[in-house]
Amino acid sequence: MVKPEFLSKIGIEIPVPPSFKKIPLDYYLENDVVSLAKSFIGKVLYTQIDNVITGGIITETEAYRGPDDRASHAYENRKTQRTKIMFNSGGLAYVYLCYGIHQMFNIVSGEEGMPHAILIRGIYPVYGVDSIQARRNNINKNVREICAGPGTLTQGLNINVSHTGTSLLGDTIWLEDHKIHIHPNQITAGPRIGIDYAGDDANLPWRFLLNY
DNA sequence: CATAGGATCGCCT
DNA sequence: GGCGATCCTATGT
Repeated sequence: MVKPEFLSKIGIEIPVPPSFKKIPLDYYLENDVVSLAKSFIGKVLYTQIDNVITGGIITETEAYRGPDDRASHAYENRKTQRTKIMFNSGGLAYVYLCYGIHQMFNIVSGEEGMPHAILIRGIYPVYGVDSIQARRNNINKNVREICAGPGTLTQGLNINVSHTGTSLLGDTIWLEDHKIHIHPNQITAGPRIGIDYAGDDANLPWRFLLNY
């Protein structure tokens, strides 16, 4: 039983198998996407893809607040083939291709018509770690580094753009609350990454990071 | 139809 | 810390 330092601090051991008790739909309908993004820190994200279950504790998120956030794909309610999924009510996956290479996994949130999304930027693998590592080309890194980045976590969990629209209440991609206690001072808020084009909105402290 | 650029990563120095 | 990879999306003619 592996018990890394930070997991000891928060009182759990890996592996953390899925309970299949999914975070309920109501949770995703919250219109305050910034506090919702913060609340995802410490929740456990699982996928069951190609008959393999893998999962990890969410360690990093960013909020993208639909219409009034210049960094959002849906700024000024811009509705295109790519972004239309964001206008649904919360609880769906929005996955898009970035830099031609990386699949970025977002959680659509808010009520219908509010195009909010939360980018999941990092997880700490806690279930199916061998499979995760194999999908990451057996990269030789500490567990906490294997999926520390938005493109690397989708690779590790086998999420790709075809999962756009997948309901997070099904058995493909879902979140569970394992009651991992995160103290408020264990979360750092800061500016979001890679959005220099967003003007003043680039300075908003809407990135949340678990310190461990 | 043509074009620019991106919510990144890994490898190189 | 610098840079190339790689391709889809959005926008404009």
